Amino acid sequence: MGRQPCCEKVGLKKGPWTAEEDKKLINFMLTNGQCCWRALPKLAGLLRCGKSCRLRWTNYLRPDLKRGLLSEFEEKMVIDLHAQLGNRWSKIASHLPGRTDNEIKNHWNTHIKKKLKKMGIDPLTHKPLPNTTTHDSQEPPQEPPKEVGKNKDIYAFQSPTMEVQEEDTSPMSGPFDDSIVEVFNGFCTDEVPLIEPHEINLVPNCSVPSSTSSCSSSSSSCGGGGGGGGVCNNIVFEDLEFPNFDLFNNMGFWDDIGDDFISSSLNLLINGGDSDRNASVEPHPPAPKQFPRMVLDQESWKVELF
DNA sequence: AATTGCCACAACCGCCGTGGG
DNA sequence: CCCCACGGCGGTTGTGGCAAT
Repeated sequence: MGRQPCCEKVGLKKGPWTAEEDKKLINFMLTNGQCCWRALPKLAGLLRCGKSCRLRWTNYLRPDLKRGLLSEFEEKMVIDLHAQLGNRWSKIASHLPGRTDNEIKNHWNTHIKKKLKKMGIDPLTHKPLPNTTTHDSQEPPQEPPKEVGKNKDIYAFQSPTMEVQEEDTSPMSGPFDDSIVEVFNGFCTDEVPLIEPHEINLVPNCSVPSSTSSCSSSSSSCGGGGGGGGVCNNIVFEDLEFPNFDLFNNMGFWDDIGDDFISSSLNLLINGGDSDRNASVEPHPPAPKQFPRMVLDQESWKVELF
């Protein structure tokens, strides 16, 4: 017997997601909300395992994600939190709204680790590295404090004084005060280009295999799907309902937003930010290897969050 | 201009915790 | 209490882009 694999390995697609797949996933999430990940691929007409869908959504497609490099402040927080929590990226991420554990983990491995080493700090222990003579850099390691277990003041910045409780530190109720929230509200300079909502139009997924009983569970919004050979022209999201999309509802993202706005923003997700290059966006560019990194300015999504 | 090496990041893999039957 | 399915997490890998040669 044994446990059934989370997904049938056969016939499942792997590797980078295409724009088409992203559309399907976004459409499904918008119409059905987050439901059983295992069943999602079938319902959404995706040849992916549920796990892959979940990851794609949480790490990349979720509209509340902040994109772009971590700001200096966020970086400092990551370091501080890492000193207290270790490699518990999800916990760390929970303190950084709009950031994912994967993103933080990658950033840590590629940027912060090096930075710390350069500063003469062991990124694992947050203690000063043993005095190596191999300091290649011009800048000598900073004098590490004597007390390094708690790494307060160990870095060249003033980190937010925070003690991380093991449990129940929800993202926004954490140790941060308003001033910090304010920082979050802003974006680092290298952040994404702003896209005007009107630049976008959304083409939902319609290529759900007609064979599947897609979306049978609910929505009529998939109704057009598959019908008559999979050609699906510009059914816009105004026609879609957004039931049970708790994520958005809870965050207040969709309050007071017209459906046009939603459509626009979603299309930004789907088509990327180069809509001006591609004024009349052809939904299916010739064989996109990978959907270009979707960059989304928070402004596009945020509606009176604060 | 072509090739090679490095870097950054998206995605995958496997394990673990949890809840339901 | 046990088994199983599921979701989540952290580590690792694969791949595309860029810089150096």
